[in-house]
Amino acid sequence: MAKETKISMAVIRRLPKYHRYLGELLRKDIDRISSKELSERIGFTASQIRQDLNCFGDFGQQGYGYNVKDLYDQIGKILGLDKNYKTIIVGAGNIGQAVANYAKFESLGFHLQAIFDKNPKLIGIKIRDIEVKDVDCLDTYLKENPIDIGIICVPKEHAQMVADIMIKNGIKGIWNFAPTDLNAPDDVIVENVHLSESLMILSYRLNESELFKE
Amino acid sequence: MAKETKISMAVIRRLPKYHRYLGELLRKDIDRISSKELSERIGFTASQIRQDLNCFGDFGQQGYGYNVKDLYDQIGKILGLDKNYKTIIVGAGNIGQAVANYAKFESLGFHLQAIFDKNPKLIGIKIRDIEVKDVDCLDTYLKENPIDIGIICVPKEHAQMVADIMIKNGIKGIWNFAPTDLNAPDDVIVENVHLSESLMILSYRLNESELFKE
DNA sequence: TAGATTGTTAATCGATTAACAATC
DNA sequence: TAGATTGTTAATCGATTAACAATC
Repeated sequence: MAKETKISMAVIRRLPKYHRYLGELLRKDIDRISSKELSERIGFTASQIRQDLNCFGDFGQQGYGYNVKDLYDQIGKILGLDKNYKTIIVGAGNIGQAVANYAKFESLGFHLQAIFDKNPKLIGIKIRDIEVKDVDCLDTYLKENPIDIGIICVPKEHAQMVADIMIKNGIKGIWNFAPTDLNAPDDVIVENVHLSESLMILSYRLNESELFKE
Repeated sequence: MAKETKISMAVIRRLPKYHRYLGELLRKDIDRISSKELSERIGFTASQIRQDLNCFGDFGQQGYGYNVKDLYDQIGKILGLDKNYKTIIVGAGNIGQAVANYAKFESLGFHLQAIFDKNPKLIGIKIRDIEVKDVDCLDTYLKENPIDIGIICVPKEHAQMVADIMIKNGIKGIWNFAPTDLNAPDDVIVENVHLSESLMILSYRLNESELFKE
């Protein structure tokens, strides 16, 4: 199925959007779609859609288009959504709790195993039936329980330290909400969610367009 | 200061990172930096850094480099961080509360004026001394209180409806946390934070690298 | 002045769009 | 079969990198 050439990040970033739109079509009981129709809904050019999908295989059929269910499943597979991942959250503050309670999370195959914090007020409380553990136990916990993905929701000052413990214990991916860049070896994937960067871009665009006058 | 040509999105997306790294240098009392040194820290090429900065003006000095404080301030200004924005949050669930409590928020000039929800259990509670109002009052509230930025933290089913009320009442920017694309006229800036897309990209990269074996 | 480093132009690389033959 | 639409190649467009003259 997969072709040999390396897929560009530009393509990868569009995959979740394809997945989301195809999911919507599926719920609307639409069972086939052409690149042209999809283009009109999703806002990419039809040419780009065909080009993107062809990175991964021949999913379409000339004269017909794409089967929605098939394509949805294929893209889900490409994204690794057919797998299950054991995850932990470190940092049970606002963002940590929001992520823990984020419903879609489980349905995508990410299974929350444990939550850690260093605040005594948070240690022991339950979030989604999971008791918050002392972060001092993180290292020991990881040694006993292999975890795939670590989610970092601690302040930036402690983020690298937490990452180091995760990396040392064989974590494969880090979802980082701390507003800092983490050092990690090439075989550990780091994906950042930098909220303040997103907010700054909103602010920039607001001013650029001269819509905003104080 | 500003040049005439339209700045590409690729450049804009890098601005917050420049701002962050320059802020760190500033805190370390480093007062000058060359594109080469910055390149080593930030991970962009020196050439790209000079190219990027030159979109906005001549901030550097041949033979010297860039003044950290000056450049930090200039980029802050370009990003519109010297302004103040009146904001509201609609949706006081986990993400809404996390955003409301997000400390950096205020320091960047985003001032939270009100929070809305439709859940009777949430209406009336206080978050950061702000009482959660009934979302039914949103339209009236906006008519009486001009707001610059609306933050949408409601489920995707209600996101467009909330956006429409905001747009009708002259909101200029929307920071959208709902996992859906919003329809908005060109003069309303929409910036999305799609957490599940970020998670899917992590998942993709994990599988691509073949690091993940179930 | 000599050395350093920018600003900027030109060269390269990569991503998007257009076009169309292949084929269902 | 005729019409539709893909897969794919070629053309265009844009972004990044390299090079170097300008200049502090």
